[in-house]
Parts: sequence; C-alpha cells; structure tokens
Amino acid sequence: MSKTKIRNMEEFSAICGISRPTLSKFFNDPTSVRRSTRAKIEAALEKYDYRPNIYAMNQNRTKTRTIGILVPYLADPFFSEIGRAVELACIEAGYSPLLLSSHGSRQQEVDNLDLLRGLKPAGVLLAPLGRDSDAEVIRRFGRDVPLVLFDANIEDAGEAFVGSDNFQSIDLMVDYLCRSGQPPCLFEMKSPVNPNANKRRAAYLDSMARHGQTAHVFQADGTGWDFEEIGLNAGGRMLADGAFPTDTILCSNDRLAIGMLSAAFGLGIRVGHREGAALRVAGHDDHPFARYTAPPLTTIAQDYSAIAARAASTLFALLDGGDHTPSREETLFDGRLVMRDSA
Amino acid sequence: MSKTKIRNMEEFSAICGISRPTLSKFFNDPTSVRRSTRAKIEAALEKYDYRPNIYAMNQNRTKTRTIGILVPYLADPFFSEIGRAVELACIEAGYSPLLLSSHGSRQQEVDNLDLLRGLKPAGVLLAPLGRDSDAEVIRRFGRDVPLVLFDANIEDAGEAFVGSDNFQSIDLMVDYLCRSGQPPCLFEMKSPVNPNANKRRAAYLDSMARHGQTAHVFQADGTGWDFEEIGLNAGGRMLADGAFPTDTILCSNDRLAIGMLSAAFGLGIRVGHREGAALRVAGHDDHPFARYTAPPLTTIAQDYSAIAARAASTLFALLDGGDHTPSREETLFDGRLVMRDSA
DNA sequence: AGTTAAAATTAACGCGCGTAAAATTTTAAT
DNA sequence: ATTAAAATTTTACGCGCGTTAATTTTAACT
Repeated sequence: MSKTKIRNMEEFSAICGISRPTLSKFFNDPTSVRRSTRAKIEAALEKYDYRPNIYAMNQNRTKTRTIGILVPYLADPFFSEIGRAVELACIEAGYSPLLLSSHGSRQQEVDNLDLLRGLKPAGVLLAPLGRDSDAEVIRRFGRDVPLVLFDANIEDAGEAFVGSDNFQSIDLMVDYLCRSGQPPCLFEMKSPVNPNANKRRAAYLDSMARHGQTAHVFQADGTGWDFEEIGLNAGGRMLADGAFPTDTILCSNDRLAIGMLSAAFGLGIRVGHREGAALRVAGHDDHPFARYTAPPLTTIAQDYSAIAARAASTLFALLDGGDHTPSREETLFDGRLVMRDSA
Repeated sequence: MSKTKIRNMEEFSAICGISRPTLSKFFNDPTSVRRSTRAKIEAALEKYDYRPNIYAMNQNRTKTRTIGILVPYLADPFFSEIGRAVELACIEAGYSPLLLSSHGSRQQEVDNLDLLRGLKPAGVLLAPLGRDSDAEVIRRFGRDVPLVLFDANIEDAGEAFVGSDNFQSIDLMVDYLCRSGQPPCLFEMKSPVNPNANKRRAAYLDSMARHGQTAHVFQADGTGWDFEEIGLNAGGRMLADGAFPTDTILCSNDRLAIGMLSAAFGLGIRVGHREGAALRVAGHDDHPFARYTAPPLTTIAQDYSAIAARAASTLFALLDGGDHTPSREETLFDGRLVMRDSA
C-alpha cells in the first residue's frame, strides 16, 4: 500500500491511467466496464486505497444506493433481529442499508422520516410504530419515496405490506390450546401500540366462536413499550385476584407473556402443560428469549427471515421495475406453532 | 405551507430576503446570526419548508456534525439500550448520531469503520467486538478520527475509554455471596469474545483469595454471541454432572445466567436464596430482562446511562478542545449490587 | 482484411453549498 | 452626533463527482 494520499478521482485517474468518467462508471457498477479495465482499476485500488467521496457522489445522483430501514423500537429484540435480517438482505443486493429506530416515539418517527427524505434513499423499509404513527405523514412519505411496510400495516401507505397472518396464527394457537386443555383467555393491553394486537383480538374472538367456546378478554392498563413490566404488574394483579375463568392464558405477544410468567412465578403458581401445573401461558412471536423462560414459552413463531427477505425483495422489484405497481399488494406469512412447556 | 417547491438555498434566499452566505451560517448554527434575521428565516421556513441538501452541505465541510456509534451486536439488549442512551446524548448536544452494528463479525466491524471514515464524522463512539476486533485497524482509525471507546477496552486505541470497574463489581458480588451463603464458583465461556470476561475472571480469583476461599472456574465451550444457548447447554451438562462443588454459581454475564437458570429449571433444580432452594445463581450487567427471569436474577447493575453520558461528553470535550489530550484517560464506573431472588 | 458495435476518452458543464474577502449596513456604546 | 464593533451583503471561487456529447480506440464479427 503506497503512502501517497489520493485526494480525488482526478488524481486516481492519472495514477491508474483510466479516464475519470470511466472510473465514475466503475464505482457505480464495477460490471459496467470492460473486464480488462476493471482489473486495472482494482489493481490500482489495492495499491493506493482510494475511495470516492460519499457526499459528492450522492449530491447530484437522483437515486442513491441507500436503503432506509426504520423500526419502531430497536431495544425490542424482535425488531433488532428482523432489522438485522433486512440489513443483510440489502447488503447482499448491493445496497447500503441504514437502520434507524424511532425509540417508541411518534416525533422521532417523523424526524427519522424527515432525515431519510434528505438522504434521498433508493427506497425505505418501514415498520411503523402503529397507533402512535402519524399515518398521514407516512402516506405522504410513500408518495415521494419507494416504500414498503412490514410488521405493522397502515392503510394505503407505501406500495406494499409484508407481515404475518394473525388470523391464521391465533386460530392455530387457539385450536391447539382447546385440544390440549381448557380454552384460553386472552391477555392484552388496553391501548396497544401495535395494530397487530387488534387483529389478534379479533382473531381470538372469531376463533373462540368457531370452537364453540366463550371468549374472555382481559386488558392491562399501561402505555408505552415496557411490555414485560405491564405483563408483570397487571397480569400479577389478575392472577392474584383469580380473575381468569380458565387455567389457560393466551398473551397477545411474548413480551407480555414473559411478564406474566414472572408474575406467576412470584405468586408461586406452577405454570406448564403437565399434570400438577395450575396455569398454562402461551405467547406470540417467538421472541428470541422465549425458549429460555421458565418454563420455556409455547408460542407462535413468526418467520423473521422470510418476512425480512420478502419485504426487501418486494422493494428491490419496485426499484428495478421503475413503474409503481398500480395495486398495493399485501403479503401475509403463516405462523408456526412452537410447543414448549408453558402450555 | 405554500406549494412552491424550493430547489436550493439560492431560491430560498430570494424568497426570504436574506443573503445566501447568511443562510449558510444560520443552518450551521442558528445562534450565529442576529436575532431579528433568525426570526425572519424561521418564519420563512414555516411557510416554505426548505431543507439544505445534506450531501452538498457535508461535501466541503471538514468537520461534519455526524457522530458515529458502533456497537458489536445490536440484537443484544445490553447494546441496544446503551446505544440508545448514547444516541440521545448526541442529539441533545446537537449532533446527528448514526448507530451501526457489527453483528458480531470482525469483517463487519472493519467495514463499518471504513464506512464511517468515508462519512467524515466529527467523532466516533466505539464499543469494540473485543477479542475478535482487529486492534491495529482500530488504533489506526483512532489516529484519523476522534475516537472514544466504551464497554470494551483496546490498549492505546482512541483518546479515552469509558467502562465499568469489573474488579470493584465482582468483588462486591463475591463479598455478598460469601456473606449470604456458600462461596461462588465462576461460570464463564472458555473463549470469551468480550475482554471484560477476562477481567472478571481475574477479579474473581483475586477476590476469592482475599476472602480465603478456594476458587473454582468452569468454562463453557462454544463460540459466538448466543450466550443463552451456551449457558443452557454447557451449564445444563455441568449441573447434571454435579460438577459444581458449591451451591452458588456466579455467571460471567447475565445472558449466560439466563441460560443457566433455564437449564436448572429444566432439571427441576430449585434456584433461589431462600430455604429449600438447591442452587444460587448470580449474573453481571443487569440485563434488561434480568428482572423477569424465574427467579428474578441477582446481578450487578452497570450504570448504562452514566457510561453513555460520560463517553459522549468525553468525546464532545475532545471535539471542542481541538487539541488531542496527551494522556489517554480511562474512566471506570462502579457497579451496583441488585439483590433479587436468584441468589 | 473490412465492418460494426461496444467501450473508453476528451472536454465541458452543473449540482448545491462552504467559504473567503471586501464593501456595506446595522447596532451598540461613548 | 460620533465612533467602533458587529452583522450582513456582494462577489466570486472551489469542492468532488455525475453526466452528457462528440470523438477515438478496442474488441468481435463476417
């Protein structure tokens, strides 16, 4: 590696004997130049390590190679996992992913969208906050920038939505729970931030009716993203009060279930699907920690990588196709029942 | 909001009646212009919503307002929490944070450093991978860019290091465990990725000697970042084999402890500090989920926000001071004992 | 060999803004 | 009212690269 510092593409052009416009082509797509010149450039690159100025590159270009990825709350392992999967998909496709978190805040989500607009990304993959989102802002954003939503849907926002089929997954879980013991009560938040919660409640009511069972919905007070805390406190109170008419609780998501398990343990209530257990608890999402709870949590596995891959590939198709597809397509993946010991 | 789209600062200058250089000053520091002109500009901004082009702004500027934040593994809630704290500190100080994850990969860490170099950030806050890091690359990076390390130290890399005092915290935990029951065995990974693990082992040996106790170190095979899995498998085998000579296990970090608790539950071993329990398990870090394990995990709380705030303020001081401080300072925060039910 | 299409070169302009220097205006202080 | 300091305007250049059009070279054919 030679010590001479190269300041710009002009100098690099002089050194490696290739004209600047050709170099410009090369850096935007190495395969767009003849094999022999590509080899020359790459050889020179080895010796002198020059990299074009990112800011100057993107200044004039209308379409950047950046893909914005915005999730509602990165401290939630669900989103850090799916965010990571999406990042990798973008890298593989030759784009530069930029992962942002809204930290559960509506204002932060708007700010991040604003930032992204300034970054002129090729496209954006967005998992919206949900109820707290400014739907109109997101719809407007989708008119300016190729946008694919995942995890949580917002009507008519973006070009497509990729998520999981809550009706299928909840029905699957209800079916299993009814077959293997008492029918489940539903435990959820009164004001859920995530719109999937509403779908899951509807799915639960629907499924219970079809199973000829009486539905029981219990709602926890509390707002924000500290789901475990809410599950622990509200769930603990309900357990202590004997509020649940059956011995089986289906929690709207795993993080609530983790709190509920913690509450049950604190009250000395034995949880599990085996003889001698007093309570069954099931969750939804297959949270990364669900297999390490005590007892390990029976839950529905969302296909993280499939959702991530589909969201990414849908966006890439959009970018390549150029034309905006007339119909907004919604793709839902089936959940998979994961039977562990808690139910 | 008027509909006329403003393309550049020139047009905006014409519309609001302020010269372009003054506008340029304003956007780089609103307080640097006279109060009356600032009011005029902000009024026009309300009406026409113009934002300067990010790329053009940063192209010529030597010092960007971007602060790079690089953590080893964002899917680990410890790092997503501390990353978030650092992000907020940067925003408050008027910088634009950019949070990146190395996903546990050495190559990704190098790539991210490369990316950051191209972004010409004002400074970088780095929590290195640790053993897997390319120390020489990081040291070189620190010579080009103002760099502060946190969580894991690398000798002579960057201008400062902020972390927690493992000798203090482990001694505190050992002391508590010895006072309240049998002396602890140490459970750790044989090839820990994080250098804190080595410090903790040394601290454990040291502390046990000072307490006049025999040290017992148990090392789990397995590599990578799936600590819970490793704790569950290796810990479970050791428990089943009756490998531990005392009834108290100090895990090198909470994620191993979570795996160990899961293993103990699976084996029907009752964990806790109360009468009737067969095993005590303690961790280190106060992982966000540590309070929801069964039983809740006794651990050492690292002061996340203090470490984040200090790392950030150290970097800001560096940026303002201009001169590189001659001495590389290392700041260590004390850990706090969190007594829950597991030990 | 000649023909042609593909690729590279040359030359030149523009992007949107940072920034510097000099001239001018405004503000604050005497 | 006088003066000095501070803020703004004018003018003008440059950053590093994208991009285009016209020209020349190269490679792949008949």
